[in-house]
Amino acid sequence: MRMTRQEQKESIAKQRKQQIFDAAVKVFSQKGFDQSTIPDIAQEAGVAVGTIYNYYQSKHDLLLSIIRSYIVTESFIGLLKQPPESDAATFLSSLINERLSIGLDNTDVMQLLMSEIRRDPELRRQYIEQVVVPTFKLLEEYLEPRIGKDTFRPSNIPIVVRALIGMIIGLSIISNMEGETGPMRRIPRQELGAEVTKLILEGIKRK
Amino acid sequence: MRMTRQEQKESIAKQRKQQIFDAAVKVFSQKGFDQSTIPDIAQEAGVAVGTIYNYYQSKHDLLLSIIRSYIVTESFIGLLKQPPESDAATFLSSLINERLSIGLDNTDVMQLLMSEIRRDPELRRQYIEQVVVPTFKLLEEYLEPRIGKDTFRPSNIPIVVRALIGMIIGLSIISNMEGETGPMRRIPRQELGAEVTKLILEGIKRK
Amino acid sequence: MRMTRQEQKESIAKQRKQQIFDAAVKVFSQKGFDQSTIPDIAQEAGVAVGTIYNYYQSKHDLLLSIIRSYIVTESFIGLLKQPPESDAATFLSSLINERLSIGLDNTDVMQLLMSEIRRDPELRRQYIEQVVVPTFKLLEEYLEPRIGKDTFRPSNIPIVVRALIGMIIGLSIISNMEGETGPMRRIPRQELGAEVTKLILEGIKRK
Amino acid sequence: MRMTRQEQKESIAKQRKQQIFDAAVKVFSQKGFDQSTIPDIAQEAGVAVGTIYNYYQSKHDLLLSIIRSYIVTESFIGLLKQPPESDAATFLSSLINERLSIGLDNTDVMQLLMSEIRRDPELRRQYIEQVVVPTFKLLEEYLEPRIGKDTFRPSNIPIVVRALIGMIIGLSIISNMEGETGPMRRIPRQELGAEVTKLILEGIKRK
DNA sequence: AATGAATGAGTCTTCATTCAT
DNA sequence: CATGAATGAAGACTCATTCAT
Repeated sequence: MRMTRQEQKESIAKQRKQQIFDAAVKVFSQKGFDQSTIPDIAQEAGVAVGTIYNYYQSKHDLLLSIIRSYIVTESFIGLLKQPPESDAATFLSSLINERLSIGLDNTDVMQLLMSEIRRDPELRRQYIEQVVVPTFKLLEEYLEPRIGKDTFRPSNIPIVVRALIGMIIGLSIISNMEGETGPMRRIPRQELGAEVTKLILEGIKRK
Repeated sequence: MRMTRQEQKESIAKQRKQQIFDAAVKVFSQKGFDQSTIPDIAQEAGVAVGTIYNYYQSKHDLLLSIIRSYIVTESFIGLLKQPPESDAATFLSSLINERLSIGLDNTDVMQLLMSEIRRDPELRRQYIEQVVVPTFKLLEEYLEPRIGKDTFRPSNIPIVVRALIGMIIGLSIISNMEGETGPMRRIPRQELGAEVTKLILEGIKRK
Repeated sequence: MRMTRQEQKESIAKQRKQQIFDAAVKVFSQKGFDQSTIPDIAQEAGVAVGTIYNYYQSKHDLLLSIIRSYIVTESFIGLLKQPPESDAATFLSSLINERLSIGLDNTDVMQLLMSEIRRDPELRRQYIEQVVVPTFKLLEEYLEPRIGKDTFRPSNIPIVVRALIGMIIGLSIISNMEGETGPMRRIPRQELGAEVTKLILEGIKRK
Repeated sequence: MRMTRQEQKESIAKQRKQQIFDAAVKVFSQKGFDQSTIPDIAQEAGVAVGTIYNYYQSKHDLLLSIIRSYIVTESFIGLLKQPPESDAATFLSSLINERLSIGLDNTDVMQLLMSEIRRDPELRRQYIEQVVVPTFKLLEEYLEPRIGKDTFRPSNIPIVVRALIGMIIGLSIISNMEGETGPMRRIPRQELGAEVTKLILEGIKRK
């Protein structure tokens, strides 16, 4: 099955754009946005400076593309999976595992995102609207009906939700800071998720 | 008791240096390091551009001063002076309250620090050596002997420690992101600390 | 009568070249040389960027082509073919009408030419040699023998000639500056020519 | 009489600004706006590139300053001298002499102005409003009451006015084009003015 | 001969740093 | 010591030109 000429071209263009995208992710993550130069990215991507501008309007546009793609990915993975009516432990466990995986596998981009979100109000608005609010809402709606019933003890839901998500964010930062040899990277991912889930569900106190 | 001429001079110099330091903290925190300019800082401090260079070698040196002072502050306050003989709930509660307060009151500087630490390996080494490792160590040493006894259930101590600290870091970030109107800022600090402590100690599951 | 294959090709090529030429005239006139880009011209001409370089060596070459063609056009039309035997009023009137028409219909190209001529000495030399000098000479030669006779009063011929041509140039510029709604465009062309001719011949003073 | 420290500084700053201004006039006039580079201007002014930006916001701002100053100058010289109730010949003569002087002494700036006005609509609006309209109005108001009386023969005033101003503009362009050796520069300014005035008043026809 | 993506030299502009006053 | 104008290196971005398809 052959591609038409047109399709070939588009395919190459897509590859090239991805190539630049990947290079930018790498460079931005390592040096931060401001410290990264377009020549840096061009070199990393193996293209000329001008070529980058054939695919992205500006350095800032390149940053936005990265962050947006990441936002979209996050939302998709996180939200399109509607909460199955599984039991509390399973649901929380899978949610924690999943978010933790995203966080740990993308520490660089995540921190890039956190940095840049701080100084671009529009980006922050978008991120909050598209990622933060839905995530919090999903969790709050899950916990709400189960509080006071058998499942969960009474608690301040918004705080608990933020503590849970915050823990995942913080773990990703610590993992990134400690690097390859830190304890977070040496533990099997599954075990890590289980431990964290257990902490959230049962706390550390002996019953 | 008068100051000698010499002492007066030094006192004024110290004030001036502090003045610039404070201005830099403010400006760096708001705009980030790269987006801040020396004229910005000079204006904020109410001095001339050239004056800054009488007290700091370079813009980067000014950043280092801030981060180092923050590192020193962090490593000496509260946590390390905590009498580890108090009972578990009290110890953890005060630790959480204190770190959370630091985090919430200094989100900007904290995030500045996180950003800059990422791209300066030497700074990262210092921070890890002087803040991260001692903090984790202290907590680990606190938990270790109490695990398996009455106080705490068996668990993976390094993970629990990182989850706890990570939670505090993450909560600061979320609080900063949601801004003045977010739930984190509307709850009394004390209540927030209590809720988080309870979460860590008992989890969310109904017993 | 058919064209040979060869002739067809050449005919197409000629068309293509003209197409690009026309587009360039339009774009250069509107935006000025420096502000015009090759992609602009390509789009206007409905061809690809690369195609332009099959017909013109460079952007500058394209500009030269336009200006040269304009110079050639100017030096061959009307004025130089005018039978200088007609009576003074007729001769001057037709000259003014014709030059004025050229000026008013091509203000953009004329001003493009004026701009570019200023910074390209070689071009200026050409223009002066091929257009300016012959025009002035023709007029001077026309006026010379009639001065002091019945037709014209004694006057400084070079100045008068330059004032006449200058007036036409200046009127074009003013017309262009005032735009569609200015007085110059609302008056019938013929009336305009008549008025100007009368001014030159008789001045504004009441006899 | 001494200057205060403050006054000295301001005086130096003014000089410096003028120095850059003059250099820009020279460079823009020679090469045109787009072909001139900031390093060109800096070199001509004998300052560093960055210094220019201490006095002007941008290259475009520098252009605007030049053009505006020229517009203001023109308006002042031309308009603040109210038309004295002198006789027609004297009035026209002085007006022509004056405008012609401005045109001939500033051919470079004038053509720069003409070029740039074409592509900056806002600038054009300003120029028309502040220079063109007042000038035309002044002349029209002068001619109006004298038409049909003894002084001037009936004519289309707007056209005559534009022809007169156009002639001056055109003469300045021709003078610039022909350069130092052209006839316009070799004739005493006074004689030139007289000849042009006579042409306007009496035309070239023998009575 | 037509195409248009790739190229990189050339510009404007910023801003950390210096230094004469 | 304080000042702030001058400096010029460095970086984002544009666009004429090339060349593989």
